Amino acid sequence: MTEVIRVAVAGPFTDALDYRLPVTGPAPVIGARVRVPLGRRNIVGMVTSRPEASDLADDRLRAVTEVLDSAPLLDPATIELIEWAARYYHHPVGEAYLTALPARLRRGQSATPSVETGWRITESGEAAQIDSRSRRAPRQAMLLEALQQSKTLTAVQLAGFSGDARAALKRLVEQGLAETVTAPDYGLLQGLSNEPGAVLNAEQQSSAAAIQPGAGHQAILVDGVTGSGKTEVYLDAIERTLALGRQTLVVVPEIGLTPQLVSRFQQRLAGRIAILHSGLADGERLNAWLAARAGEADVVIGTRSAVFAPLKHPGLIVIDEEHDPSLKQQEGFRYSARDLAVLRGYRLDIPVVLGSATPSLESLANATTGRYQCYPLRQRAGDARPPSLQLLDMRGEPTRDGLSQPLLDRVRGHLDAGGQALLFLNRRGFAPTLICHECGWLAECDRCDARYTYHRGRRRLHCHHCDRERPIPHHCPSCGSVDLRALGLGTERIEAALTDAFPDTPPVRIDRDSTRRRGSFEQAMRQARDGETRLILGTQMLAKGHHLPAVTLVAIIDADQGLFGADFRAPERLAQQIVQVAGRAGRADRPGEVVIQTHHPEHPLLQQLLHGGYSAFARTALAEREAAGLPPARAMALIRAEATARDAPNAFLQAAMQQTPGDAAIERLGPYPAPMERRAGRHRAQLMLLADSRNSLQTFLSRWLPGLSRIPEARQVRWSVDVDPVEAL
DNA sequence: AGCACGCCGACT
DNA sequence: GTCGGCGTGCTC
Repeated sequence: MTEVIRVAVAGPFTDALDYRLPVTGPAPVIGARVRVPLGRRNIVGMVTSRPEASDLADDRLRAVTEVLDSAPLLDPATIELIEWAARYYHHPVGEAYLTALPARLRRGQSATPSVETGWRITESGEAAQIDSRSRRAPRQAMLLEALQQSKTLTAVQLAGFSGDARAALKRLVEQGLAETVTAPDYGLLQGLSNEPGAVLNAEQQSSAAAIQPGAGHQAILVDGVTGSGKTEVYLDAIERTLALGRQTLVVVPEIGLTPQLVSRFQQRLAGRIAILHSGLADGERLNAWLAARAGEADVVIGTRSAVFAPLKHPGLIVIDEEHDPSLKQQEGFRYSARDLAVLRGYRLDIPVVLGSATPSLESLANATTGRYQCYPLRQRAGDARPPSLQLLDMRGEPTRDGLSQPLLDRVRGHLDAGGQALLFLNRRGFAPTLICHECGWLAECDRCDARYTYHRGRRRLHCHHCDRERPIPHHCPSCGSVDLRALGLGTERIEAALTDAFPDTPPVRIDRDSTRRRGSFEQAMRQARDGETRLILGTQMLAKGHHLPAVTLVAIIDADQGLFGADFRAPERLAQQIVQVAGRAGRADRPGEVVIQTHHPEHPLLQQLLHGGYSAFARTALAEREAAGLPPARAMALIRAEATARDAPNAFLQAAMQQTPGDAAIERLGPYPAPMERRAGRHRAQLMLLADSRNSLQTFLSRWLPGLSRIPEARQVRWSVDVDPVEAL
């Protein structure tokens, strides 16, 4: 009987592949990486199990060529999480493992952290006389003295000495007075703990007290309005977790992981902090990951994929801004870091804290059923009053570049009163459309069912869906007229209009275009925070997390685009955006004012928000989802298909629909064209599945999906599954 | 996903 | 006569 190991490798394999043990040397352990032959390649894989036997005939098994790790890289709990995620999201298991590993480990590089060289004094160094060498070798004398005092020197300390200290130390080492020592350097931030925790108010206290590190699993939703001090509650719980000698994993949206957040954690906590995000160099990322795994990091702050980071002593998981769509991966392995974090906390029997000022309807539903404990934080720090919301009825109102006179008057008023105004428009560029005034021709992308956005600064037309760019035509290609006009609003246009209207108060624009340069986002936010700029304008980049205490007026320039979105989540997104942006105002002693320009002031969503705030909106929205049989009331999955050939996606999905198991409890919709039917030259269609429970949906998918790749039409399309989609588009 | 094989068009 | 286009199929 051949001894078999199962190895997860990258590729379209639902399950891991079977291999024989390496010809020589010890057998690899579960959780270790190996190099295995696949076709004519030799690739890195992860040992996932040690089955009794293989389903495959002996002569089809190939042998592991190299064992890359002598000890497991991943512990059993992390392996189980990855395996569970691959099954739940119906994604090839090898890719799930790859997602969990830093790039260097994916490539088979060694799982060792950077090393720092230091120097230590020897016994003879202790005894050596300093005076005797101070004339001939003053630098050596100086270093010897330093070593006699502090016993060790690090490379960082060495940089503080003048001249070639390294060469002098080398001489000391040669004389046997010092020796080099190496230590792993995980690149961690040392918590300074030089800021006492803020005194918690009653609400914060009760939510913090509910979090009980060390007392088993619990899921706690901290539903805290902006400025209510959610972070203080996290920090309090993290401190107590630290005191138990356990680690905390903090998962944040990509944009939420800012230097300010990190520095706040560092100032406040005593432990060592590892940062895990996509902007890190491969080496830094590996170091941070290894530090989490080794238990060297007490707190691990990371974006989505950090949910898979192995932890030696897990004690607490925090998910900040749990409503944020970026916590769900939008391509390939479409996992939800939030949902996996909750599962992970359950499996590890540790608390999970979810925080948001605008909780997802999913989490609110879980709070209603009692799966999550819910702690509202309604009180704002320093007794700042909540901002007052007002609608500006735009019907019949003359506008100049989208800004109504009442809005301009408000802005003027706040500026005159020494306040700051923040204007929000979730559309970058100058205008979303370029139109010929003579014949009505529209500048349309030839690869997408979309119009080009006119970017005046870059002097280009840019398709935001496929990234295609082209120069601005001088005349209409249809009728030859030179009267081409920008139609609609973008941030660039608002910027120009503001510059005109308030020539003494130049605005700062914050969107993806204006912050392309590294550090420019931070710089713009700093300018805004310091009051250097008093007119701030931008897209949803503004809505995320940054404190702008001097802002007294927030204006939503166009609420209408979100009111009638195709996606059933569009209202939820709009409400979250409005509330998040509104949260920037009225944080200090001055009460904030929020105005929303709309042509639909009677719209129930806006009325709900106005009179009952986000929680009233959410209650209504939840009831509507319930009535419509949509998530979170029911479980959803999408099958997407795309191809360059117009009819291929539909043909495939049609065939897939035919093969659907006869389960009456599963509602099947489609195939129907995706809302933007053609994108980047590909035609897109989809199927929607709805079930009363995640379980029955899973059973259905598990029976159905494996057969789909055998459908002949499948070869003409790229298709994928999205379980719990956040964009049902 | 990668990497073969395989069967048809424009080149030394 | 070959070089190479991308359709088709397989990898434990």
